[in-house]
Amino acid sequence: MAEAEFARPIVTVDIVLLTLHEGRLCTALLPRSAEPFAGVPALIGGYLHIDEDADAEAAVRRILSVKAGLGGIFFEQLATFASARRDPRDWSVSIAYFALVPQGALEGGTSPLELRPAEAAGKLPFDHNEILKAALERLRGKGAYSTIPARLLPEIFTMSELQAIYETVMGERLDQSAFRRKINDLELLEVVEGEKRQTERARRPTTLYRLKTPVAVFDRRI
Amino acid sequence: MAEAEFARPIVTVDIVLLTLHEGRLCTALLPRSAEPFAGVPALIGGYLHIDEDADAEAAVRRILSVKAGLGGIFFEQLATFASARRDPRDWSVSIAYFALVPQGALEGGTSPLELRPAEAAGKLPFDHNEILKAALERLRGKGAYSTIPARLLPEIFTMSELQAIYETVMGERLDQSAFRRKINDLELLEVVEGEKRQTERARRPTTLYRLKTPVAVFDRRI
DNA sequence: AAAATAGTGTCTCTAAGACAGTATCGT
DNA sequence: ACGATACTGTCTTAGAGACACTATTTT
Repeated sequence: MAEAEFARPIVTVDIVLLTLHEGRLCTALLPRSAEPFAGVPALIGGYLHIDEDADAEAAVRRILSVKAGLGGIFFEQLATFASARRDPRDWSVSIAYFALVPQGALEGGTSPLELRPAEAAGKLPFDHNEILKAALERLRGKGAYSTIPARLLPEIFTMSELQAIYETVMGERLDQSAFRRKINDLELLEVVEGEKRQTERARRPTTLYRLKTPVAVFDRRI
Repeated sequence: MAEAEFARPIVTVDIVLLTLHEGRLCTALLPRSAEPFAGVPALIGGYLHIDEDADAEAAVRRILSVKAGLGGIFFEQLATFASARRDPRDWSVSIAYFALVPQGALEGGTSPLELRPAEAAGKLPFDHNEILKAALERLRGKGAYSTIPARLLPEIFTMSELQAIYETVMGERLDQSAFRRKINDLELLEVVEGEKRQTERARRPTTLYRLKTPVAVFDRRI
């Protein structure tokens, strides 16, 4: 071929794992197992294994499974960060993903994951602060036009819980009446038989819902 | 380090260059200079040069300049296509970009670029059809909420030209009155002194406009 | 005056926001 | 009955679509 083979950069996959913890949107970080920045909490990531991973999504699944013990999680490609400066080892490409796990799914067990408020995650190694920022922007931006935020809830949820999730993600209060109207108009949910009673205080039982499709994107703004 | 060095994949950059030609949205293709698929028209792309490119955007600028003779063009990262199967040579990562060039900017000269209707570009090598499809979806999706389609026009344009561009991009007719109202409400444009007279037939002269900012994203739908 | 495109006014309808009101439970 | 949350109804307003109308030029 006319064009010779060129030196290849490092290629990794990094995952911004977001969840809800104590009512706040949080990122899961993992202490790095190797240099550089060994021991420092960072985004969940790892090398692409070209002999093992069929594609980048397979690498994401492998890394989530091996490093965080997680499976069956919603994730989506975010963007790719590629430059000579982002990694002290070499020219480096990070294919970044963002993933959402239901509230409480990370609690219990002896997971090495550390949860930090997404807005105040502190200084992270590499360009991970920038990647985190991009993930939050994506969630905010796409959140208003899709059911992606619902992926932060368990499969079955109440309308109030759904509203609370959107409020947390968007960072603004929403009117209850308008919210329900929109959700109903868009026909995103189906009713689950059975009722939920809040445990905390006495009150009226609530209808339970489930998403009709894993993720729906629409034209109207929530 | 605990994690050994891993074999690295090929990393390339591919650019979906879109422009308007004879009233249709077209992609610019370039015959491949090397195997595989030597001579076959494909997306404009090339290896990342880690000794030369500071980051992926620098690679895009270099490739657009060297292979297509273009500079100062609008482009934006699209997505990354990474798998073991997409390139017969090896496990391969393509960081894909989409770029818009003003109508007519490619005409004249002896450019090796071939323009094909974006909707009917024919069979392309690798997964380039899939990349092209993603670029069109992005342009359609983001187009309705941003001034990105205006990047298919020269710097100075008329309201009618702008409307025609949005109509072509979105693939639907827009009401003239509503269009002007929205564009004015959003305060995206500034008036350029001087008038344009259509050359073709006698008619009223037109106000000329220019974008206030290179790209504006808004909340309303055009 | 006619042709042609530029640009405006207005009516209707849908959806959003605000907010008050009603419903159904436990205690 | 009261507290608490679930859920509904209605008023007002902003923006979208449809469409008719006016404006300014060359021929």
